[in-house]
Amino acid sequence: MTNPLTMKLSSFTALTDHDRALLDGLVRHPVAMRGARDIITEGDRPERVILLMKGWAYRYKVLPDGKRQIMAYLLPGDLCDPHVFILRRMDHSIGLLSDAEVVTISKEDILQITEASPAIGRAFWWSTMVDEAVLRHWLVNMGQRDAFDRIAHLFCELWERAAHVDLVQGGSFDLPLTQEQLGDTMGLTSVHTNRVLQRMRTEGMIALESKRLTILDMDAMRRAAQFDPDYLHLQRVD
Amino acid sequence: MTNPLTMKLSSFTALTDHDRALLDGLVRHPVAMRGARDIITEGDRPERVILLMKGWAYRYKVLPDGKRQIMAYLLPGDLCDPHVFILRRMDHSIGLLSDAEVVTISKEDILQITEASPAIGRAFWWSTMVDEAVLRHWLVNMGQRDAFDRIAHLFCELWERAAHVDLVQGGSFDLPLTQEQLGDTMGLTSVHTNRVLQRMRTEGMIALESKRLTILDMDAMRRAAQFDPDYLHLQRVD
DNA sequence: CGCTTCATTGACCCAAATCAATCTACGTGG
DNA sequence: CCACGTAGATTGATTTGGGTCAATGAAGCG
Repeated sequence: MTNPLTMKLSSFTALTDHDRALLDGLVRHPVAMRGARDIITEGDRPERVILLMKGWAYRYKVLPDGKRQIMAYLLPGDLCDPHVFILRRMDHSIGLLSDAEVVTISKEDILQITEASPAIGRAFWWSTMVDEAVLRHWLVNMGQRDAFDRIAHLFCELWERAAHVDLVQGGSFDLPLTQEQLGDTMGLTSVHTNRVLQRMRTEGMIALESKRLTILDMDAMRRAAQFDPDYLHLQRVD
Repeated sequence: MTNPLTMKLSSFTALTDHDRALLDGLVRHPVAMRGARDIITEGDRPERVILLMKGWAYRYKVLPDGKRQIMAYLLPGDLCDPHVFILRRMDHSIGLLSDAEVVTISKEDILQITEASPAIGRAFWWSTMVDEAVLRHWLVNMGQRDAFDRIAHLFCELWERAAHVDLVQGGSFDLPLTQEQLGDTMGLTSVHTNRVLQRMRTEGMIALESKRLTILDMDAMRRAAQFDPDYLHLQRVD
């Protein structure tokens, strides 16, 4: 019954039992949170890092003119804001998409543990590199694919990640997003997002109802997205 | 006469003289490289990390259908591919944009030095977090701004970064990019990129000739881009 | 000097935005 | 249990930023 952070970091680099015990020691006192609300707001100077244990969260930025860009989705095991170490103040916000459970860890504890174990320090570093790789793929997605293929790519990614943390059951998973949020993720309006989803339905690629997504034709989906899951680094890479 | 890597890492976290000496020890035998060629190609499995000492490089990915997305520009002091630690094989390429000078460092040396000094390990981690922050801003740029504002934002960023490594002289700096590369950075065609540049010229915002960019009206530029340089973390954040 | 890459400009087209209704599901108060 | 209010989903009509296609200039270079 390891905690999801330890599991995630172990997948990046070999950790000793002692390392794992140290990590487990950080993850205490989970707190349940209700509904859809911000857990960190742009401008904050958090003293603790938030680890998501259950539920979905998303990272987003709102521009002065009100436009919003969603930059990441966070699943159990993800650290919401390791950036507290380098950001004077948060330059974006993080909100919950569902009921959730979180653990907070003080900056000092993180620094201390990386001091005590270079392997853990490395694992954190590598985890950040994976996040960066994901962002690079999102950038490619935004820059070079049309609306349909873009959404297909996101669906493939979320599917893989959800499956990795056992959130896919019976060929479908909860996707607690409105079409407006989906649009803000892909740089599209909600109207156009809706039309793309309609087309995916018509073409028999997906079923999506009451926030639950089924990918009916994964081949077609991956083909449209030119999807290759390697960049997610969900497998052990020893 | 510190090397640019040591300078960069020192700007993220306090390093002891001993740490600096260790880092300086890594940076030996610079190699001059000519012209515009790839230094790492998608599919490679590099054993050494490349540190850019002089010149410009760029990170890019080519899709099966030939579309290209440029994902980053690299300046002196930047590590081209710390990702070798997590990527089985490179999932993108890196090319030079100018004559350059590079130093290569073996993976083992990097691991060893982070083992020997947690502060250096942390500095590498933080450097990766800064790269990630930059990518997040690129994503916002692509998703929410129109062509004009997008290019304005890129120009602001490159200006800041070039200035930081003393590449801005007399109010202008070398920008060794073709309009096609600029377009592939912003998800635009070279034709449309050209029209945007023409407009910036007409409006007296820039002068751009023989690959040298002058920003004539920095206020207008920053306003269009809604530019806030904080995310680049070019100042010491102790 | 001839080649080739890059920049520029015009004419036309299309994917996605915008504007504007509806329609639907769901939570709330009475 | 029902009326109502509201957020979200849907659909149609229209506009537009940026793409596509095609030609012509300019500039760097062996």
